[in-house]
Amino acid sequence: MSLRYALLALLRVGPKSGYDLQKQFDTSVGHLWHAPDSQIYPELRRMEEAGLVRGEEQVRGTRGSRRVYHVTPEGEADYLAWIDGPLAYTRVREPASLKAAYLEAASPEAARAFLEEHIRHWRAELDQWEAELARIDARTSPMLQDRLAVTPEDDHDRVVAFKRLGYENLTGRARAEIAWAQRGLEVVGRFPVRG
Amino acid sequence: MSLRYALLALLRVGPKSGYDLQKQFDTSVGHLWHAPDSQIYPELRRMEEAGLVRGEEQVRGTRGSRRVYHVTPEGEADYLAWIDGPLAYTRVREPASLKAAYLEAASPEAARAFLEEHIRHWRAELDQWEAELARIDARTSPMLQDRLAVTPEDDHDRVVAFKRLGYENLTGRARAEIAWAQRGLEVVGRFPVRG
DNA sequence: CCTACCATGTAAGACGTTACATGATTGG
DNA sequence: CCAATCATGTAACGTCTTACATGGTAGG
Repeated sequence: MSLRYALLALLRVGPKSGYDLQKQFDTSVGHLWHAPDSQIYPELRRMEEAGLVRGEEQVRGTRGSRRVYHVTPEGEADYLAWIDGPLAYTRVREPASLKAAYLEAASPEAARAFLEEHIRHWRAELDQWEAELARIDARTSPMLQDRLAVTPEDDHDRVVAFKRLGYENLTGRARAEIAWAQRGLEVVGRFPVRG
Repeated sequence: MSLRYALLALLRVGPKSGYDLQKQFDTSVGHLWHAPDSQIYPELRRMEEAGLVRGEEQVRGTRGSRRVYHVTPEGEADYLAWIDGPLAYTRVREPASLKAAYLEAASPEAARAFLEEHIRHWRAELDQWEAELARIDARTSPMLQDRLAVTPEDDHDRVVAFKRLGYENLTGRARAEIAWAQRGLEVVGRFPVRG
C-alpha cells in the first residue's frame, strides 16, 4: 500500500505522467521507495478509479499522447490520513540473518564471501544515500527543490529536516549491516576449520 | 525462496510434520523467518514434487494421520548450494523511511506518535531477540539444543557462534531503528509549530 | 463430554518481479 | 535518418497475507 502514498507524495508537488513518476522512482525518490513501470501505470489507473487522482490526456506531437495525473481533494485527504495515521508493521524477514544463523554448514570461504558481499552491498547503498544526504543539506536535490518551490519559505527548514530524517534511517541501517558483517568476519576467523 | 531453505534447515535437524514446523515458526526460529501454515503445507508439497524432501504418512489414533517429512540427498545438496551460494539482494523498501521523509505534512502530534510507536515496536522486538540471545548463550534454546544434539561436540562452539551472529543482526537493526526514532523525536521538538 | 491441541489444507487477493510488447517524438 | 528518450502497457509468475474450512485425538 506504500506505493500508493509514494505516488501521492510525488503528485502533490505537481501533476505528473506515469513516465515522470517512473523516472523519479529510478533516481532520487527511488531510494525511499521503488517500483517498476509495470506497477506504476496500473496503480495510477486504480487510484483514478478510487477518485484519488485525476488523469488528463495531453497531446504530444501529431499522434502521441500522455496522461498527466493530479491529486484530487479526496486524494489529498487520503494522503493526510496516511501520514497522520499509524504505520502497519510486519514481521521481520531477513534472508541475511537466516543465512548467517546457519553458516555453520558453509565452508569458511563461502561464509567469508557472503559477509564480504554483504559489506560491499551495504557500502554501495550507504555511499548513494550519503550522497543524497549531502544534496539535501545543500538543497540541490532535484526532488527537494521541486518540493521547496511549492512550500512557503518559513517551512523550508522543516521540510529539509524531515527529508534528512528519512534518509538517515537508511544510512543508519546500512551502517548497522556493515558493522555486523565485520563482526561476522571475525567470527569466521575464529573458526577457520570446517567441522 | 527463503521459506524453502528455512524449512530445509529445520528438517535437517530431524524429520518433522507441517504442524511441527509451523510451531517452530511461531516461536524460536520464527524470529529469523516466519510463515503461516497456509504457506508451509503447500510449500512442503512443492518441495516433495521437486524431490528435496520425502513425506511419510503416519497413523494417529484410529483414523487420524500426519505426514512427516525428511530431507533427501537432493534436498541436502540444494541446501548446501544455498548456504554456499550468494544471497540475492533486493532494493530497500522502508515504509518508515518513506513516511519520515514526508512528516512535514503531519501534525506534530502525529509525527511524535509515529516515532514513539516506532520505538515501542522495535523495543519489543529487541527484547524478544535479546532474550533469545541469552538462551543461545546459555544453550537452553530448544531450537539450538535440537541442533547440538545431532552435531559433534567439537562443532558446538561454531554452531552457537553463528546462531548468535544471526540474531545479532536483528538486535543491531532494532537498536539502529530505536536510535533513529529518538533522533527523530528531537527533530519534531525543534519544529513544534505546524507550517 | 468437553476443551485444548493436533493436523491439514483451500481460496482470494495484494504486492512485487521479470519478461514481453509496442509505438511516437525529438534532436542531431 | 537514426538514436535516445518519451510513453504506456500486458502477461506470467512468485511470494505473502487473511480468511475460510474441516476434522481427529488426548487428557481431564
